[in-house]
Amino acid sequence: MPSRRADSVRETLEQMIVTGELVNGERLDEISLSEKFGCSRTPLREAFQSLAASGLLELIPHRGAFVRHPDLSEMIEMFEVMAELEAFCGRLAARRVTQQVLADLYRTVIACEDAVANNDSDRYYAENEKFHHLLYKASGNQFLADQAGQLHRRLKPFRRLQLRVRGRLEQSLSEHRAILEALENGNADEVSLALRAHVAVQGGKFNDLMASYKSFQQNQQRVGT
Amino acid sequence: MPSRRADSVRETLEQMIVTGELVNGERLDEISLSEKFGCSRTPLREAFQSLAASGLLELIPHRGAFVRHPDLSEMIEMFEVMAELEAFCGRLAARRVTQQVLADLYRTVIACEDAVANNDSDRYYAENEKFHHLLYKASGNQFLADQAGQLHRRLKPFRRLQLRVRGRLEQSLSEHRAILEALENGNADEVSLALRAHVAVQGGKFNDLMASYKSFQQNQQRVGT
DNA sequence: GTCAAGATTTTTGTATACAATTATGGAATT
DNA sequence: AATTCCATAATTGTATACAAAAATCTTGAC
Repeated sequence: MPSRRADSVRETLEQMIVTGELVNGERLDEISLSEKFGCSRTPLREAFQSLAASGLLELIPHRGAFVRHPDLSEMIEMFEVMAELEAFCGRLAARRVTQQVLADLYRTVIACEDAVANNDSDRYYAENEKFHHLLYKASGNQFLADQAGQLHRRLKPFRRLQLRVRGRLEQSLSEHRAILEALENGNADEVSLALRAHVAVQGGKFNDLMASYKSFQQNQQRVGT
Repeated sequence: MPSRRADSVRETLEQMIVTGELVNGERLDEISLSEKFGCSRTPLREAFQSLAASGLLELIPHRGAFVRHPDLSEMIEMFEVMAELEAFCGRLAARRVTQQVLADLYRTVIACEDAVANNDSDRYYAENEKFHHLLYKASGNQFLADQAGQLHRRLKPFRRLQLRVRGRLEQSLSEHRAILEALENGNADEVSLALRAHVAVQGGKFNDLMASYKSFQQNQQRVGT
């Protein structure tokens, strides 16, 4: 692995945790990791502090840094909060969104349609992400947008797996359309409800998510050992 | 200042930032701070990383660590999110709260009554904090409770100043009573609405909060220079 | 063979030394 | 006088050395 400077140590580690390359509960050895990164322990330990504050690591004094993945119930809790944050973003956006942003949102829906037509889940994923980030920002509350963005990033691996479920792309797309329409009509309640339903883990989606989660865990085992 | 170990360096710095002892925009000099704390730069810099991840510091490469206080509009944004998180906690708690926790909540209301009677705002503040943390936990969503707790802590200095406003203690107390009653009745909508109104910055509270904020800033000037 | 106590090794936590970068101040130029 | 450039100083970033704590291994008793 190439030599990296401090800022990217954090990013790289975060990536390794989030993708499951680093298994849950694994202790991060400072010496071997610093050799891998081609740096000393100092920048590594600083990255640990940052990641611990974000909840991705648990630091136990005199014991070390341990990878902390959400278990199934915690992941559901996180989706529960995500749904509420997005619903709130939507409620605010219904009042505050501009024509410009509505046009941007519309563009992502078009792009998503194209991605679905070509069964290109990677492209769909990218445009889906754009859609949601535009919405966060459209709330007009920067703090809320940041919080939503952070949680969104933490849920990334699970959401991505979920989109692989058959028919999910089409369903997601039609939900985006409904959300956008409600936004155009300025119907705050409808936007809020549609977004909560879009994000929330409920009904059949629960099983999909559980399957995604297990798949994620298996992937961990394969890569991590 | 006495010599401190790493964990408490973070806590002490957080306290110094949150109380306004460290002024907004102030650069934290690693050398003088390490002398003040009786430690080397290493544990200090690790604390910086942790605080930056929580949004209390901004780290600019090769420039230093700068204290980052919310400005008035950001603070209002934070209260807006806090209100929504608490409302959600309440909605969930209405379904999930136990008799045990209801009894604990009732105790804090009694204690708050006592504090109001004695005009003891410190005591009121402590019991108020208990009330809210019990509620977060009663949501049955640990992740949500943690998020709410974190934001609650960041808003601490502003909330505390607000309680000094005449009549605010009594008003807050009666709102607690209403929230508890709605919880006992299992009325999720009512709990949610009451909590959102309790926390939100709206109507006359906006002016109170703005006054609090200015008072906080003045306090900063006095201590910091 | 099992367990316990102590020595040894390993690992984390902290201090310091050095490197890289930025800020500062003064001289030279216009 | 203002400005630019360069030398110097100050500060951050990183590596390494040392201290403290925990984990491991060895040895001995039962």
